Amino acid sequence: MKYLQVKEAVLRELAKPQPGFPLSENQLSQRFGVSRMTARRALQELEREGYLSRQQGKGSFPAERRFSQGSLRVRPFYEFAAAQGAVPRTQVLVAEPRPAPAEVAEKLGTADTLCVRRLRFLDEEPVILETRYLDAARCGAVLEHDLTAESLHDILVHALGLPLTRVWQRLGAVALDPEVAALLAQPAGAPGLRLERVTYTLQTPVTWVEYLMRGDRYFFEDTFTPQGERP
Amino acid sequence: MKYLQVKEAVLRELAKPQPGFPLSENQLSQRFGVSRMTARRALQELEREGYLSRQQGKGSFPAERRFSQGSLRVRPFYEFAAAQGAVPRTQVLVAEPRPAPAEVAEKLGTADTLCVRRLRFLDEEPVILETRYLDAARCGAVLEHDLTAESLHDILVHALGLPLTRVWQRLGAVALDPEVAALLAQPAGAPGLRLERVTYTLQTPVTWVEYLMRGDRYFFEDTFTPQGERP
DNA sequence: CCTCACAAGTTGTATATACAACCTAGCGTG
DNA sequence: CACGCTAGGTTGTATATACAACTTGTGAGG
Repeated sequence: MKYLQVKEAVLRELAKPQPGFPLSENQLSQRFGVSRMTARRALQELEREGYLSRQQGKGSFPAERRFSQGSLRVRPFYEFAAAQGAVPRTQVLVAEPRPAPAEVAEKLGTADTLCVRRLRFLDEEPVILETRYLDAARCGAVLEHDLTAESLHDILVHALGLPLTRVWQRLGAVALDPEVAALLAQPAGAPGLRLERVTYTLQTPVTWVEYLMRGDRYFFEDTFTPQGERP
Repeated sequence: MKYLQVKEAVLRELAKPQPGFPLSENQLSQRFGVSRMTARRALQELEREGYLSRQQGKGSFPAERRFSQGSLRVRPFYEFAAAQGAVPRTQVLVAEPRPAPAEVAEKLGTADTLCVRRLRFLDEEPVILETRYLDAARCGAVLEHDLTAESLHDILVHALGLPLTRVWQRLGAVALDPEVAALLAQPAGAPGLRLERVTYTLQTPVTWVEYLMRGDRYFFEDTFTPQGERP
């Protein structure tokens, strides 16, 4: 595993207070007695892991330390349920053609939509209220499927063959309004997480969805290692 | 760019209802008249992008579609400010040795801690209250730095030379209690985002931090493409 | 029938080579 | 002085080769 040894050497160099840069593939290959392709592989992996930045014609430099504070994975509901060791259930409240409200219609580019509203339980406790609008022209067949099944994602991608190429989403905290609070068995005004999401297939929006989650039951939890794993 | 052509061809194959698998590097190289190394590169990139799963001795297969619902990046405060086009400011409320409360001490493995509490403004509006405990044995020098500067991350990593190797974090929604609400200029009980985080250096926890964010001003927003970019 | 060994096919690692694309510094010429 | 171009260094792409490590099926031998 020569390329691993080169990687480690470069990492040690990187840790020095005054690293000697830029590095080059040829320089490394000579210093460690390996071929250029092997040195190249080491540098490429270090770039992918966020340690180096490489530029054609210039060389390899230490990456701007980004200090991205990490990321929070959004897990599918059934995965979340499994992690909690809880039994999931889905109740369909609405599944019918219904025009989207103005703000949603604007984001979808049409008001000719289907509406699906589902309440999701963990161990018979309501946790998430999902409200979704789908472009009727593209997703008409959705209503023929069993919406108590877990994944609407699956239906869209597999059954309808819509590649989901882009997602926009936004997460915030809100006070649950009385109607929603009642569905989630919470007092009006209780805090909740709100995740809004628009999914695109080939530049055109297909579905808008809002998840309202009970603040006392739903969390996003993650552990990760900044800038890729240490070798 | 032959490897890109091979990638596209494999992606088209992947989209068929009944794809012919497993693929192999030799097979592809013959079919497209390229070298094995070129076919190899195409398959490797498709694996990294989540389309394929490769196993030594067996071959390359379509990946289990994961449908990870994506991830929310947590941006450093000054980056968030820049994105909003707002002027950031930091006010230090507390910066002194202070023992951590029991729940925090348990997570840090010590109660010999420093406490830093900072209020962060966007355009002179309070948005985030940060409460942090640091292992005093490792971070004593922190108090000598200018804590109104933007990044405590930078201080820990650069000035103290602590590699941050692991992060655990959890995000939820809470009702702001009266004391916090007052600091954030919100009515008591208003909804807020709460991000709790423990950062490790080499398996041992170094700092615990809680961010309380105004629900009406702070969001996590992202766009991304599921399973890597389309070529 | 069972078991072991081997062969064939696969990916992983390493090397050598060639040329293309790109960047920069410096030199020459106008 | 200013401009352009060239030379040398860098990464990017592509190929050919060799062997190691792993998986699976098959066939020989007990």
